[in-house]
Amino acid sequence: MGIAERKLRQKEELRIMILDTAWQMVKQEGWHALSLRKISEAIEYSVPVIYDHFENKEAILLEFSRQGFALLTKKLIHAKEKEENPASQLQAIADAYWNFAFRNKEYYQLMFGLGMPCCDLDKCVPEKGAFRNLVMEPIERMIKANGKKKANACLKYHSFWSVLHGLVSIKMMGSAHAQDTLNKLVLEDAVSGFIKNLEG
Amino acid sequence: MGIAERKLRQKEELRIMILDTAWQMVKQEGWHALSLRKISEAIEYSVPVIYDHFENKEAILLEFSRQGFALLTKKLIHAKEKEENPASQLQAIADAYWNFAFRNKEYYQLMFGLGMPCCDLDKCVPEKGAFRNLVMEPIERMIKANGKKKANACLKYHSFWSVLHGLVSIKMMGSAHAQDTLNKLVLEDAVSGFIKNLEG
DNA sequence: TTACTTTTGCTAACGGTGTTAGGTAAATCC
DNA sequence: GGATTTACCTAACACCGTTAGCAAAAGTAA
Repeated sequence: MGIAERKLRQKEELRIMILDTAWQMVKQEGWHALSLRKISEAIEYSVPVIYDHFENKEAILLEFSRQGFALLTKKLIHAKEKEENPASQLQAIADAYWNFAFRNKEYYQLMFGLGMPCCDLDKCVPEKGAFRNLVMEPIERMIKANGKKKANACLKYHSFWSVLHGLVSIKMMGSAHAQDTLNKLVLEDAVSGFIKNLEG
Repeated sequence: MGIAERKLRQKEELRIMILDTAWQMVKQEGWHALSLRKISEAIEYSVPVIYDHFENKEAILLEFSRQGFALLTKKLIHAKEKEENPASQLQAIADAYWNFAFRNKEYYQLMFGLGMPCCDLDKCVPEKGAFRNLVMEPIERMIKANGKKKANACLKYHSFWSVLHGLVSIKMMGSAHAQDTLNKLVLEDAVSGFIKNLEG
């Protein structure tokens, strides 16, 4: 009885069709523009059939998030394998991570819940400048005091902020169960590392 | 002729009423739950009056984003002023930044476009584990090789990932005009700093 | 006070969204 | 061939942001 199998195959095909269509939309117009009605039109089925394949809209986005993590992992493994000693491996992983993010912006945004009503931060929120000055001033003082001519304050400012924002936003996503004590330690460790690097 | 002034005052009052109501909603149910219709009901005015005070819904969120930056800046200035030498200042700023973020989650999410359809990353996406193992392995090797007993691999993993994510997401928000060359440099600088810190 | 003008705020609609209930017609099974 | 399951659709519900157009109130000037 190949009927059941054929049906399963057809169902799987439709599922893939939904995902392909949805992915095209996300790539072209961003994830907020994704709509079940537009998908249903593109696949030439009515809206409720989508619910036979995905519990809801979020489940479709989640599927992409999963795909994104799978792809990222693949890339990182590949990058790591090319190197032998751990320091180079970390460097390679970092590089691959960066490349993945900007070659697959849609994935990355989906994976980490980026992208919002707020447009460019720079243009809309002048207060950002005050923050920048605030952080840059002590950095510049340290650079001067330690006579590190080649150290770029602007660069260090970005680095400093990134560490902070990265820590915060990763903890915020991970939400509840992440141990509080650990996270404060991570902050201290990262910041003291940054400072040491700026001094020595 | 105090009439014009009274009207201005009343208009300002209504504006504040809108913001207060909206903020309450954001705090209670998150920024996605904010709706003009619910605001209008709460302030006991019809929906279109909101448009006399804000260009659209986004403008309301943007206002909060601005408030958030103002508050953050205030906190950081305060933290910085308490310290004298620049290293301590940076430490204090980092600490205040962290505290601000978690004492004002709603602000922070609004300011940096966090929060999305995706629920907990941990539960939904098992691929995260693979990533973790991947990064942690070379870190552990380095810790062993350098005989740094007190270095915590788990902690360092968090730190490493945070640096990466922070750099990426800040660059992604700032979008277009950020110089590419600078950003790659920031990555290199931050990662090499991390590695140096792990070695020495 | 009356007549005119501006402001204010409303109703109602437009075009969207995700989600679900309920029915019909086709496909499958006995 | 008749019964039953499955596939699929229509239509609705309950929302959403946004805008046009109108009525009533408030202010202005004679």
